[in-house]
Amino acid sequence: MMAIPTNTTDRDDFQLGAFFPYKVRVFGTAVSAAVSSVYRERYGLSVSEWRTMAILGRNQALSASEIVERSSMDKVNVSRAVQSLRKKELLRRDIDGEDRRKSVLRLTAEGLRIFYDVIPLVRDVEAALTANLSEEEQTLLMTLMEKVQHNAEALVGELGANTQDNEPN
Amino acid sequence: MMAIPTNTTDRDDFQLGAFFPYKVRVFGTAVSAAVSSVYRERYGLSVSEWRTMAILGRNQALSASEIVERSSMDKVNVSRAVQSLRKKELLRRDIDGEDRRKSVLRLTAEGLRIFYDVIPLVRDVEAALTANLSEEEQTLLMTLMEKVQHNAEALVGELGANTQDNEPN
DNA sequence: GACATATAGTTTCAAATGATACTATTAGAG
DNA sequence: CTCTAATAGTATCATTTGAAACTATATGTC
Repeated sequence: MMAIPTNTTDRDDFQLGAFFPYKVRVFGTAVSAAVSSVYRERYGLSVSEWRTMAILGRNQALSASEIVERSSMDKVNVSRAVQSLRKKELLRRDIDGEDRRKSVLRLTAEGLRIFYDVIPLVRDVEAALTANLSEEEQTLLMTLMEKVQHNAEALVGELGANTQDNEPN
Repeated sequence: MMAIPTNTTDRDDFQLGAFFPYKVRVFGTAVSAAVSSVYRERYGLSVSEWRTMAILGRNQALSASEIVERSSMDKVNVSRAVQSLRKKELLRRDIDGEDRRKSVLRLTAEGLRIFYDVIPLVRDVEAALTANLSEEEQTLLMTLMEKVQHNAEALVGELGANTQDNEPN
């Protein structure tokens, strides 16, 4: 099945198409495009907006930094998503009485309605993406992705001691 | 291991952290960051530039559209990468004698040197990413990603009959 | 209570990406 | 040959993303 293992450090052997990170990116882009088209085309939502809504949909009221913790977005992205969702009146922001730096974010009735509209649509896409995988394969894929993700995060942590606050995305 | 299967269409059950496309994106972002930091921080190369170099490194001379075919980038991205690589004098562009619309692109000696420098670095990252996976797990992961990717491309093809030229990325 | 530091969130600037429209050249139909 | 359509690549504009600096509030130390 595998070719005869030539010296893997041979520089002339480098094939982009067989390069693992490249394949990951192409895979991720394809999946991304499939899902985001649903909420983007029909509701004009960006990924950050969708994520923010998804988190607020379950947890009625959260501060921006609590969304950061739950969304693997950085605070700048969350701030921007909150702004645009407010503009669309899908989200309401109040100020925390205890700590006036903190915001108290909630979906509006309209925001919640749209969120509930979107859920079955993205669930359908999710199901279609993994339709030809068995249950075992699905969980295995998740597990393997998580393992590699942890490796990647550890690597970035080692090399980039220049980051400051959140995960790199 | 799995929780009792409640009704999966229950709208209040939606958890972003368990949503497959979300996990894919977080995974992809982490992998991306790990690899691209290598060629970005040390050589100031963007993803498009790196891909372009990787393809030209193997195939001495290609036109821009041949790079498009091999890189899953669209022609706009390739055009931009070519421009910036030319500016850095890592790539040389001639015009095809047969068909004067076509370019003939090659890495310069300096471009090739950098490419050869980068290869072992990205190979190290690649190895580190999958260090704790067995051979079987690695090939399985690849296979599963490919399957899902095909599903995703089919989905986008169905919905988006508005695309025109290349793959969505 | 004044001062240094940390935290919450926003603004700003630069780089990257996507979609569309455009120019130049070639190929094909008549 | 001439006109139309296709192809190769570029330019333009809007959106997205990331890094870093900035503002406002709160916390801890003395």
